[in-house]
Amino acid sequence: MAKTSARMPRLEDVAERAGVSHQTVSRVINNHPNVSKATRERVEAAIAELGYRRNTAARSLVTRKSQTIGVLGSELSQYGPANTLLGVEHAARDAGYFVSIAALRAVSREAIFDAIRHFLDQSVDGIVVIVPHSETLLALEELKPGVPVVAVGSLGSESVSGAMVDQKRGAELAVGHLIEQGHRRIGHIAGPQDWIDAVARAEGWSAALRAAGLDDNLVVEGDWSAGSGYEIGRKLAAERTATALFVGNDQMSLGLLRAFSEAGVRVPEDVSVVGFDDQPESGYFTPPLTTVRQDFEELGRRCMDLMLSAIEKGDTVSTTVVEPELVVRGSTSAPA
Amino acid sequence: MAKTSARMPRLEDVAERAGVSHQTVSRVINNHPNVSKATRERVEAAIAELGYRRNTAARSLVTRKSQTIGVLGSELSQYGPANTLLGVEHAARDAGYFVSIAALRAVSREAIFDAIRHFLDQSVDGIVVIVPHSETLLALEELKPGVPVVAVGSLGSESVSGAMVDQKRGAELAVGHLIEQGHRRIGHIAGPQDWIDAVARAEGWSAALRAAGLDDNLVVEGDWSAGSGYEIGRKLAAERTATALFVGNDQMSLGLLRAFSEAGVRVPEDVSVVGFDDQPESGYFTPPLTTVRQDFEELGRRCMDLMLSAIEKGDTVSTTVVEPELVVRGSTSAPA
DNA sequence: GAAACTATTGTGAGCGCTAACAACTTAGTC
DNA sequence: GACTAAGTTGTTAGCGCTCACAATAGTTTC
Repeated sequence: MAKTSARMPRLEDVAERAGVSHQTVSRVINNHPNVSKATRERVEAAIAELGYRRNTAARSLVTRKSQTIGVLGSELSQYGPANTLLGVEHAARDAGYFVSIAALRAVSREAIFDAIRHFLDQSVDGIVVIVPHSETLLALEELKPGVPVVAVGSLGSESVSGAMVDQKRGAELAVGHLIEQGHRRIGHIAGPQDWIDAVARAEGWSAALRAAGLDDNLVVEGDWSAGSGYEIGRKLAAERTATALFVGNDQMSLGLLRAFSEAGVRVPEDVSVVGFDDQPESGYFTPPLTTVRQDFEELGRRCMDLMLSAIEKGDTVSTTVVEPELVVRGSTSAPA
Repeated sequence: MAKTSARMPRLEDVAERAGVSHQTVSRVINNHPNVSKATRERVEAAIAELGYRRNTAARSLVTRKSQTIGVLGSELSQYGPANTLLGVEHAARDAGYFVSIAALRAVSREAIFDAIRHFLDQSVDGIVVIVPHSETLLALEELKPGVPVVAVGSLGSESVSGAMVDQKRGAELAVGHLIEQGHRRIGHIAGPQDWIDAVARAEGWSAALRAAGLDDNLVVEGDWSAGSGYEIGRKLAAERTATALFVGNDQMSLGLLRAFSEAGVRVPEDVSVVGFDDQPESGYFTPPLTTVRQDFEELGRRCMDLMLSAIEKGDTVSTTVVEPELVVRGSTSAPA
């Protein structure tokens, strides 16, 4: 594949072949308007014949742009973040951008600063942040990298654009469904409260209950993992305070289901369970999980829309919200 | 964060401040041996004072290296590939490399070529490929990008290095465990046979059975998804030909478990089940899944080791193999 | 038909860095 | 003490591209 013996052709070589100046070739490449049709065609032919490809380093050196988007993420192997990343990557590559990633091992101010510096060294044109901790937003606010920043999973801030799935709405859908089924004591297994999404879901749960005149005092906090769902499930199986549970994500739901199964608590006959995310496996839990679907790919795409209009049109900070969707399966029914 | 009003400092600025030539500063940055200790310290002080950072584009323009590793992947949101990616990213960043990604929407020669071109445009120093289809290796073999290539999940080929978890060995561990428990009719639910791993696992299964003098005629092919595991499970529940099943991955196992549960087939009492991967959730299936653990992070790290020695020491094509590990949980027992 | 535009093309400089070489210092050798 | 070797520093020339500007050709206007 090219790059073999002979030097890669450069602008000058194309120019010579087409009988024009290097600057004219540059104009053709960059779609400048003032190039005659005949010349453009001649240049394009020369480009094709020589297999010319623009040298990004040289371009980057002079323009101080790199056609690269940096994606900063943590928990990148989890279903949600991984799919958001994919959405961003696809949208970015379609728009002709490279995608550089930095995965945070631990979320700390220092680690975030490091990663941002890493990106700035690379002269990225923009940074997408998939770090769902509230702390992150503060760090970004303080840092002001000098390039557009889009935070996925938050509404952003004064200096940072945001793209998010409406978590609160999702929680309301879930709780609304349980209320409709006739449940009155609806508990919540929350995610870690330093996660923006976890807080929003808890708020949505609470808001929906209060709007219906119900109590919102049954909350336990997990850590997103199936293991924590299992531990909590064992306790709840013993107590039996609620007839329905809204769980912060599908993985905790899995652990919960397992604990209930061990303890002889039947789902949905004894307790209804609703999850959040709709991972591909959730339809095959025992029983299949009623849950709230988030379209992460769409989220990633929206995120790049924001980014591109910030980079290319110089748009300022803005926000986009993706609607979640309730998926009803076998883990919910009317209370006994 | 820097990059504000005033121009970023460059080599020349540091040189002036330290009272040396720009070339001496360059030597300090690149750790050339022949710089006196006093000068080096003076230069380092100047670098710190000015907050100097090397311009990668300029460096890249002259060296034709970019300190960037391209990672080409498909199915990047799946547990295995996602974690391999993380392993590669960590190892790469630790070694001072940037990581650029390209996610394939569909695996085709043309898409692979496109992605490789995309990376070459960026002058990547090496390409890591996480595309577990046999076809991919052929495309790479044909392409010869001109930079080192490491294929994850294969033994590589003449021109491509390989880093893999020993799939065949993993299958043998799984099947060995079932045989030890006393099973004699052990079926296999294979992954799609255009995946290298799927083939290797099937071979391991087959080899272990034949070594024990048992039949290897009970195979069905799924597509890795929980859905396909479910469909297959429904059929197998009706037929009841095997007393134990070695399933190609954990997701299909989940679907299988679900189908068995619906059909009243008890696991492990009626049928034992072993999965592959050991995803974080697998210990919370009903019942908890016996499975084969793959250390994807380690795999990613090994992969970067190969890459770095190819780039820096000019090592030729080689191979590394990571050992899998059997994790015994509740889904296996002696046959009735 | 000269002035005043507009569309098209070319020229020169320089982005910030490294590689190759030149030059100077200091020490080591006989 | 002249001659070499080794260590240290400086000088020059690009890498391939875009930007600002200059130059030319073609078109309109009164």
